[in-house]
Amino acid sequence: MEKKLRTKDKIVQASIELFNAQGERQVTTNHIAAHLGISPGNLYYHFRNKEDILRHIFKEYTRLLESRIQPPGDSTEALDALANYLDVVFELMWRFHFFYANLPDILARDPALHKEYQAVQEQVLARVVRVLNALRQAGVVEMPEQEISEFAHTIKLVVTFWISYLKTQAPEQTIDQASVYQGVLKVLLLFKPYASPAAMPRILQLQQHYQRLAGLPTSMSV
Amino acid sequence: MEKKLRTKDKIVQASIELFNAQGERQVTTNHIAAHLGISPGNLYYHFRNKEDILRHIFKEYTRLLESRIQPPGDSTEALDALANYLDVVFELMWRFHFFYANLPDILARDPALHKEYQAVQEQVLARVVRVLNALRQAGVVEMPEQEISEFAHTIKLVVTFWISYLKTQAPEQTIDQASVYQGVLKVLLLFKPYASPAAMPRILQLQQHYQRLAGLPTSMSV
DNA sequence: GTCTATACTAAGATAGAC
DNA sequence: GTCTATCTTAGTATAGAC
Repeated sequence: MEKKLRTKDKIVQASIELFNAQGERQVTTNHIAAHLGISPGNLYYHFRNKEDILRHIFKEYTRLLESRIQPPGDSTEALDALANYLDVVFELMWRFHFFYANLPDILARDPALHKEYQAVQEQVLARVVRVLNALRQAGVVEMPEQEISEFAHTIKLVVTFWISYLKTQAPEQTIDQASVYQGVLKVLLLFKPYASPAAMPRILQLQQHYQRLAGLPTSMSV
Repeated sequence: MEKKLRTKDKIVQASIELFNAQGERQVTTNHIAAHLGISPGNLYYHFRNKEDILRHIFKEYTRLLESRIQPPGDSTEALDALANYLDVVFELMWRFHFFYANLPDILARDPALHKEYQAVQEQVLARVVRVLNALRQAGVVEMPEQEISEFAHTIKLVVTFWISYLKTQAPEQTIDQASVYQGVLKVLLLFKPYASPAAMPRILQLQQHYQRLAGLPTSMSV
């Protein structure tokens, strides 16, 4: 579909790759240019500075997020909406894990990006609240209505900082796709005490699905 | 008791102050020296580099943590042990909040510090597991035994990244003591679905206690 | 122990030729 | 659009006098 990327796009793609592999902080504009075999001057022709590149990457991330998430409020079943949310969020989290590995640092350096991030997060929070309300109305979870908003924040916190947590725990910063998907299991664990008996089988089924993605034996209890 | 601090100690104290106020990343060794009215050369006489200062600060943090936490396994009531844990952890989190505001970044820069951090965290995890087991045996929470370890990790994640979460959500990085204590309420929320009916009154009492510290109206539901 | 002065380095960024 | 060459800056760190 798009065989020859323009230099500008190549810079964005190479940056994502290098940031994920080595950490955003360790990768300089010179490294990116060298990796592509272009000059630093050329890179600065296409982007004003490193923050500019990061803003473009975030835009790409947002675009993917919005295109992948199911339109809200349609006829899909409540638990499927949850699974869709988890699938999309954790897949993108893996593809852009450098961003989550140092989120406060990256946002602190660029107020403009921070604002964009917050705008997106408001949408995400609203989405999570909608999914939770649907689960509640479908009788999948039993939870006081006033707690939903707070619970949504807790979920968002666990999701957002799962990768950071991994990095603080791991001896080396070896983040792989399987370890990222272990975060989904942590989120499901938050749901478990609220699950209605009738919904338990389906929740256990979801759990096994993600245990496979996380490279864990499915017999393992969570 | 210790009226005249040696220059070395003054550097540590000033660093904590400045790091908390402006963020660790923004404060340079020159800033620290200027703040104290000493020369950069003098600072480097006392510390090999900035990481060296951070390691001393972490040692101080560890010292306080260990001195404040109640000895495990004594006759104290299970919920009191939980309250003690929360009090100590969140008070120190406030006094050293710069550390939690950029944890993955700080640890990534200094493998030696990372190792020390991990050693301390193992102790903390063991402590949390012990508290949870006590709560379970006292009938305060009802939770399958195999879930305790995973639940302990979730608690640690929420605690550790509460400040980071605040910083990503807040328009500006205005972290105050009250907002830090709102993290305790998030942790209590994790407990609530597991609480036995008999223990609910005491948990609600704890909740009100921390709502006061968090500067929230105690009538508010959480 | 403390200062002044200075060197080093790495990263970010630009000018001007092609 | 791309290159080469170069500049700036800021942060880290050291040497040597006092």
